[in-house]
Amino acid sequence: MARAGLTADRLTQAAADLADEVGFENVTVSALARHFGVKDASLYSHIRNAQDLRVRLAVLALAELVDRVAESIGGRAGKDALVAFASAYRRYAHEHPGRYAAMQMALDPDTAADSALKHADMTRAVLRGYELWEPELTDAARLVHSTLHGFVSLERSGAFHSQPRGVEASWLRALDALDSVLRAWPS
Amino acid sequence: MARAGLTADRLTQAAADLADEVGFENVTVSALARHFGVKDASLYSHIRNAQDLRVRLAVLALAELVDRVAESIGGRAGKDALVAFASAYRRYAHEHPGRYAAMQMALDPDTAADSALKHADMTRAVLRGYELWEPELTDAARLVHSTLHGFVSLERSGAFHSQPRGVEASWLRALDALDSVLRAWPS
DNA sequence: TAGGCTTACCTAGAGGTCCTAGGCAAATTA
DNA sequence: TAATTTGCCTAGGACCTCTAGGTAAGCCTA
Repeated sequence: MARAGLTADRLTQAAADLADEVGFENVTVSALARHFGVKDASLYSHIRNAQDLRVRLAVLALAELVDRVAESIGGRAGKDALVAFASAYRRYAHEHPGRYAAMQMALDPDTAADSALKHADMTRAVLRGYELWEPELTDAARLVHSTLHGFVSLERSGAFHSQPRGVEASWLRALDALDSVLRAWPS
Repeated sequence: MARAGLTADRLTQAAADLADEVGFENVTVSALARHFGVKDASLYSHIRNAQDLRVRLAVLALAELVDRVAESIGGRAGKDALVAFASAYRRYAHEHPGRYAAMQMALDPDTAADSALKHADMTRAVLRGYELWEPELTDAARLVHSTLHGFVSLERSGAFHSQPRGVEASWLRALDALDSVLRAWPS
């Protein structure tokens, strides 16, 4: 019988698409095997176990996000760069909810090291226009990252639905606030 | 044979403790039944299904968090209130990682309505010292909530580990930044 | 305090997911 | 073409979810 041509990368890609379709928590080895028309056991030649699959998915998503965001920043600086960064970040989360959920997994330091460094570099690039130096630069980067992740995450979990105020307006205000606090960073 | 005296509330409490011990994703009907020394099927007289159990757990955690935070604010106002609020929020997340994880579940609006309103009221109470009015008050509340949740969530997932800068210092800086942006809210 | 009612908990079992061990056959290399 | 590698298989055990239907513990009433 013909082989399906599975590889760890193809499995991870398919798992990512599956996550966006049915939710990260519903990405199972069985569902993935069904998608390729093979038996569950066949996947264990390519991935160590279900957790390994999820970690690969998280790493894929982190890399994708960094690429998208880095591209959208382009040559911008200051608030332009901040808004481009934030918009790309939020758009990725909305277009790829399953991938975004995967990114929130706690990864062990070794696995995450590469992505985390790229992510940190990227955030630093955005802040280049704001005249910040270490260690305040790290503090500011963490604040920006926290605000974006927090907003997007709460937005997706429905925490903002209880108020009539439009979410888009609050988002723009949050970016204004971030910009002003970065310009006048208390030192 | 003696009865275990199960009720939905006792199950939810035990599930919350279990979540803090072994992680929210490992809270299963089976594990909970083992904890009470009964068979899995017995729990289904008290809860509809596993998802129902998780939702009850999330609602419990939300209510607990609101209580803790409200108490810690006491009669404070302005930055004192903000710091008390933020510290209580973060402490709860650290002391109750399983409960905190449960809170991040997307709840349908009806289920979450009560908790969400209390949560919103509480955030508004913190902002009382800052001379903010609707609709900016909602924008500010969402920003504060986003920043706190984002920081705590990233901290727990290890996203800050790649930098040598102490997390505590960044946290204090974030609170300074929030305070200053609330005092000079761009209107 | 004996009867009946409610319900807490049970057994049995079906279906799903995760994963290992061991086997065969397709693809690759010598 | 023979030897090796490896992709996918069957079989099966362990655990989780949930339903149907039964037994007995505890409560209420007479």
